[in-house]
Amino acid sequence: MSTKVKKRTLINDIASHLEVSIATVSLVLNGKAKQNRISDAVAERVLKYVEEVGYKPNHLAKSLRTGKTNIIGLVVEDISNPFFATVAWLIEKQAFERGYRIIYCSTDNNTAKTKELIAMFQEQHVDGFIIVPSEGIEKEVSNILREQTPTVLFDRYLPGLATNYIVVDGAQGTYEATRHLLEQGFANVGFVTTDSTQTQMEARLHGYARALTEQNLAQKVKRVTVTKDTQPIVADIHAFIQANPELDALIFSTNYLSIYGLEAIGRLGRRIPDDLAIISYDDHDLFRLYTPAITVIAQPVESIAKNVIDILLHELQDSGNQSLARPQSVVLAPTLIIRKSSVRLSNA
Amino acid sequence: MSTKVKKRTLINDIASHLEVSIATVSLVLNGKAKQNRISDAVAERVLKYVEEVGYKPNHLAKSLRTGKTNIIGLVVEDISNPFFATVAWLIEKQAFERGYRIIYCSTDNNTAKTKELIAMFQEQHVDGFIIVPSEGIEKEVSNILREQTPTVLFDRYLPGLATNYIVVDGAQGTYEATRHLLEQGFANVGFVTTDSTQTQMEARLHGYARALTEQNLAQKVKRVTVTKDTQPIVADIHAFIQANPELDALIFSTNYLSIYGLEAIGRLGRRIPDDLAIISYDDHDLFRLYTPAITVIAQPVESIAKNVIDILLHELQDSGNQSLARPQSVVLAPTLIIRKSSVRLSNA
DNA sequence: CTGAAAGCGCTAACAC
DNA sequence: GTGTTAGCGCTTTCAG
Repeated sequence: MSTKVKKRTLINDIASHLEVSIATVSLVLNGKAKQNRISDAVAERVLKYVEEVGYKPNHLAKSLRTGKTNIIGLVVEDISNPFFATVAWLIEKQAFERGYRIIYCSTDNNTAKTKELIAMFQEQHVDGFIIVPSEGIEKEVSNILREQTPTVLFDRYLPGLATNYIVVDGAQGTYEATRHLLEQGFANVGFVTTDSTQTQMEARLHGYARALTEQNLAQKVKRVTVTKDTQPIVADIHAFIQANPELDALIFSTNYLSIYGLEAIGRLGRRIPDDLAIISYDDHDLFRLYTPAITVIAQPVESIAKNVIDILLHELQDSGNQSLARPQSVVLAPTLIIRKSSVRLSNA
Repeated sequence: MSTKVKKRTLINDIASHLEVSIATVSLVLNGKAKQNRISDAVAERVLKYVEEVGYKPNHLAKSLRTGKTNIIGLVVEDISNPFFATVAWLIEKQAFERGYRIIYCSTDNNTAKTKELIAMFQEQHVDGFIIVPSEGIEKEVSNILREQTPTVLFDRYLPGLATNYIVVDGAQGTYEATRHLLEQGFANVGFVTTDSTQTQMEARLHGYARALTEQNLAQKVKRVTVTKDTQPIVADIHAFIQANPELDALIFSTNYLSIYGLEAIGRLGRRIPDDLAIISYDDHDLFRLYTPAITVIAQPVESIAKNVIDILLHELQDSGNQSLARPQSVVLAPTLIIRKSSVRLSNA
């Protein structure tokens, strides 16, 4: 009848069973046996018994005591976007190996939600932050910084703020992409981007603009308003293409815009690349698999993840030193992966 | 010079500033002012000051004391899959409104990883679990149950285990889909699924099989091995279609298989639905947007999320009651959304 | 109506 | 080498 609730083993139980003090157990468990001159014999006994009963220290108590949670808060734009999903996954893996856990959330690029998430993570006492900043969160981020919580931004940065950040040189990517299209003989290259003024989007636009300006060519830029509902986006791109029949190539500034773009192009019955060449910023399974395969400006996801976690863990390890050092910023190069969608058939 | 670290406000600071005891503050903050006959005047003063200085109780200390973290662990197969992403998002939203936070992780349908994640969540002392179980984790789940942690499974269940679960009647979905294809005059309907023996996959296969058996028609089933690398999957489906030229319709048991399938079909130059009709289990942006739009068996994501969170929160509220009650199981109906990909042109 | 005080489980001085 | 003990910040009983 008695619904016996299996009680967790406590450090106390270990100590009394082994007839040592709880301090001994704690010290052994935290690898401080040596420096406290605890006999190897005792240390071993402790470890063995702990293993045997599967004792796990209570994280909450430990964190309350030490002030460290070993948890990192990861705030991305949209975890279901393959780019962020991949980076998050890589970060998680590396952090895990070094004893940190990641908890993540999507902001949907919504300022209010981002603020909420940051507040929530602060309440959870995360040791550090990795943030893909949405617009207007300068204040929150500088608050975090003021409280000395190690933080790294990626994908874009906040211009007014001295923070660590890892970004990709989007301007270089779109510049190369545009040049590639021109070299292939496409003369009217358009650019489809979002209405965001975030650094990464602006950079991508600038690369395109520079390549055209260099050749004294006119720009054709479409800024799409991104909404939860996808139909208007497709319609918008559809209208843009229809209104500019002279366009023979199009660069999309982000993977989801390309997907909507492909749909719009399909509806218009334009053939890729014969009627319209296509390049997307960001790689995606679909772009590899599509017929024709889509040329992309690929971001170095492994490198982004590695840099992010390295800088963050470095600060985490240091904390205490007045190593407020100087914030680090890393700019990585993207890679143009040329596939069928941007190559003149006559050249193929 | 002195790098002043902004110290968090503590309940102590509040109490001493207001010249009341910390108990009073705590009681007011936890809405227990009334039942402890604290004067409205005092309660108001406390609330006002708390608001003013932006005091947030330390979660860790609170949890350590109360034994509740107000955190729910959500373990899904792949958070970047739109189906899970949507359900997770809906669950998160509802949980948030009721004072619970969600932390989530992807298992990639990998048993070892699932076990690790469950262990990690247990260490974090989550109050409850929502799990999309991968194969072979019966033991871990029954451990959770034994420790009386409220748990709800969804998408599939573990046959041997008496747990709460929410699933969709996949058999009904594929049965209806198959019938629809037959009614449209497609006579050779194939089925592409994974090599998984999980309940949801088996059910989907059975619905298809039943519809064909009823008509004395032969089944053509392809079981694809799902790997991280997507190319072999596409090749596999490609080979299947090529090896069975008589097929005039295909049902895919899950959204990503359909995507690979579309690619394979594209490579083969088959036209949809003229040469081959298509129905996918699971809806997806892409299926709505594709040309032709893809007929799908859509799962009621809102309803799944609502049921999951309702059952879980109910148990969470109750905990203490010997309301081990009887585990609840809910089976929801999917909806066949007919689009162009499964409709005979002559009928259109 | 309010305050004192006993812990939640763990860590890490510090004393022996 | 090992044990004692003072908290980390909060909740909640119980005495006033």
